[in-house]
This record gives sequence, C-alpha cells and structure tokens, in this order.
Amino acid sequence: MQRQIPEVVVSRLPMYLRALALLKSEGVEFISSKGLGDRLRMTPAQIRKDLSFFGKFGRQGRGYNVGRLRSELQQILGLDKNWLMALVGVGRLGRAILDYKGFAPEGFKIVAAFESEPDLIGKTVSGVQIEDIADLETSLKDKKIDIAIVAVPSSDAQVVIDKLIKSGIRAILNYAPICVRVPRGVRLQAIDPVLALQSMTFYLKRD
Amino acid sequence: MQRQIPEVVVSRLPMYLRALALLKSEGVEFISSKGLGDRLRMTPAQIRKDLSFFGKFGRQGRGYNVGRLRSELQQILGLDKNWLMALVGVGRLGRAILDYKGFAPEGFKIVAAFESEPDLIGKTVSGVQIEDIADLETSLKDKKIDIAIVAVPSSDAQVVIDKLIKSGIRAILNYAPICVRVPRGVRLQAIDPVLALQSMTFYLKRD
DNA sequence: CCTTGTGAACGCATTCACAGCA
DNA sequence: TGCTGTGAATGCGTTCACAAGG
Repeated sequence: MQRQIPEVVVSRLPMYLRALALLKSEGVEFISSKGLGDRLRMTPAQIRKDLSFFGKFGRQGRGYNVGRLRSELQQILGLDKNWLMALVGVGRLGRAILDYKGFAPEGFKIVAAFESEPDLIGKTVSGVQIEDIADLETSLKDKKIDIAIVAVPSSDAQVVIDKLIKSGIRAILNYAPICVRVPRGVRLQAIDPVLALQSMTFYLKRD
Repeated sequence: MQRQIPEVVVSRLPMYLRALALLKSEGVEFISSKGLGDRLRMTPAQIRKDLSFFGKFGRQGRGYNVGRLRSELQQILGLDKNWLMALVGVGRLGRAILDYKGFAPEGFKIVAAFESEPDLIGKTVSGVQIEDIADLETSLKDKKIDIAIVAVPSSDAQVVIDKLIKSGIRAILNYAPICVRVPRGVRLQAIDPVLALQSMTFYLKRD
C-alpha cells in the first residue's frame, strides 16, 4: 500500500505536528508550506514533498487547513491512541523519567516499572508500582506494553534490551550511554545528551 | 585549513570515541575499520572515509591503534579540555540534570544555575548555587561559560535562548520541547524524548 | 594474506520549476 | 494572483573497488 517512506521523512512529521498544535492554539486556520517552513526553518518544498508521501492535504491558493492536517498527521503517526510504556531501571534517572510530565499529554503513559534492586521492588514511585525485573516478560505481556524505556546502567543495558526484545517489545527509548544492537524490526531511539555535547564542542573549539 | 566537514561526520565521531573507550578498557590494542564497524553496526568504508577527513590514523594490515585514535579524536572534537556549562531552569527537570552524573566524567561541568522563581534563588542544589536569571549575562561572562543547558518551560524557552545568545553563548543543549530559532553560528542540540517516541509509533502501528 | 586511504560510482534526499487549480 | 503536488535536476553522503603498503 504505502511506498517505502524514508525514515528521515517520518522523523520530521512530529515536528510538523508540534508547529501545527501551536498554530491551532494561536487560532490560525490555514497555513501554507511557506508559512510552516518559516516557523520550522525549512524549505516549503521539503514540507510539500514530505506530505506528498502520504496524500494530498492542501488546497491550492490557500494552503493547509491546520486542524485537518494535524489530525491527518496524528493518524499517520499512530498518535490517535494511547501508548503504554514500561520503564526499566528506577534509579536516579529512572525516577526523573517517571516524574516527567511531558509524556502523558501526548498519549504516552508509563504503566509499569522494573528494578533489580530488592529494596525498591514493591514500592510505588510517581504512581507506578515497581516490579521485580525477573517478572519482566510476563508482566509486559499481561499489561500489553508497547514501548520500553531503558534507564539502567550502561553495563546492564544490552542484557536488559535483549530481554525486552525476547519479550516481544518492538520499540525502545534508550537512555543508557552505550551503543546497543537490536535486530531488524525493532526500533531503537537513543537519548544521549553527552553525545550531543561532544559534537557541539567540535564547532566551539575554533576560536 | 580543514575542508568543510559534513555535520553528519562530526556527529559520528563521539560514537567512535565511545567504542574506542570500551575497546581500551577491554585491553584491545589495535582495531580495524571492520572491527569497529561490527561493534557500531556501520560499514568499514564509512568509518575509514569519516576518519580520512581529519588525517591518516591507521596502519595497513594492522588497523588503528586504539589509544592513539582515541586521543586524536578527542583532540579533534575539543574534548581534551573541560567545558563549563550553565543550567537555566531549576525545576523538576533542571534538578535531574544537575544531579546527572554522566557529564563530569566526560569533561562537562555544570558550574552555574539560573532561575526566575525567587524561592529558589540563593539555594544550593547538587553543589551549585542558584542565581537570579536577571544576572544571566554578567554571570555567564564572569564564569566563562561555554555551553548553556535550557530546562525552562516551553513558553519561556525562546526568550531564554535569545538572552543566552545575546550573552555570547554559542552552544545550547535544549530540553524544552519546542522548535526554537537560533542565528547561524550558534549550535543548538535538542533533547526531546517525545519527538523520539512519536516517530517510533509510525512503525509500531502497522499490526 | 591482511589492512588503509581514496577517487569514482552510486543512490538517496533536497531543491527546483512548473503544470494545474482555486 | 497564490499555492499545491510532482517529475526532473541537483547535490551530497555512502559505498565500491582498488592501488599501495605491511
């Protein structure tokens, strides 16, 4: 049905969605590819080309209906439902993630958390009861978890990720600063501020 | 002097560095581009081509000396010195960032923090005394800050970033989930887990 | 045999430019 | 006129393939 969409195109759709949400809150009804491009610092052609992979959403002479395009993109990205997530690793970083208020409004709910540290198991943090990591596989399936967040020490990350994959998880948000391997078919996104810093310094150092 | 290096090449160097650090800790002395590529899931040709932008670091028949290549890359990226960072926004997220233990070992030190909330100003969090955001410009210059970390609410992020740039900051790590504009010459890296999640769901939804 | 370093070939993403339509 | 949607053209990053060296 849909041709092969370049990954880089998919990765830009959430940005469009953000801009559209803002436009909607400003009461803007129609936006041209040029208008969107100005806000996002992109060329209008790129936006039109990206959207054209998925259909025709615009009106000549007018541009795109903000509300309509927004709900189209939400549907395309699968954001018209709630996604259930599990956190693995409830240390310092894990607790900050559990506490983070930015996921829920976008439809991402953390409904399970796992730890190996016995003192933490059974406790409730930010409304989520911490389970034994030994129960990972059964609990993930019981709770129909879609996405896993990995916040364990680097040394444990690969093992944890292998377990997650064996449990059927196909999307992982990894906070461990390590290069992990996943088989084809499993999506992995890394959140790695140190990597981001280390590539900025290259441009800073020329003084 | 050095030709224009593609940004995507620069962004891969920190990954090479990571792999090399691990290899060194394993006691490996020489590694071929093939060996590195296997670990990083990349083609050997890409690694050789990337490195060739900066010089000739390998030995035919042997590969690369792990320690040597590591220190070359550190130098290229400007990681042979400590970088001073300031945090703006000491809310929930900001405190987690101040608390994060991953920056210091890589030479990134948070030595200043700023807030607008009066109750927080003057307090010390994770060893850093919180200053009034009104003093941003002078304090950044006094302390010779190189990099700013932005962890304020989205609604304030653009204003804060404009101030930072006016204060002479040329590299920003932005945690606010918003599309901000920076002039050419200023590096901006965004840490945005929601964006990462939203592009994974595209691939999950086909069931 | 093993490797690197690199010009050339390739393929893919971005941009151009224009037909088509309001 | 203003703007979309899209094939064609461009530009750029990746991969190939091989000379050169150990």
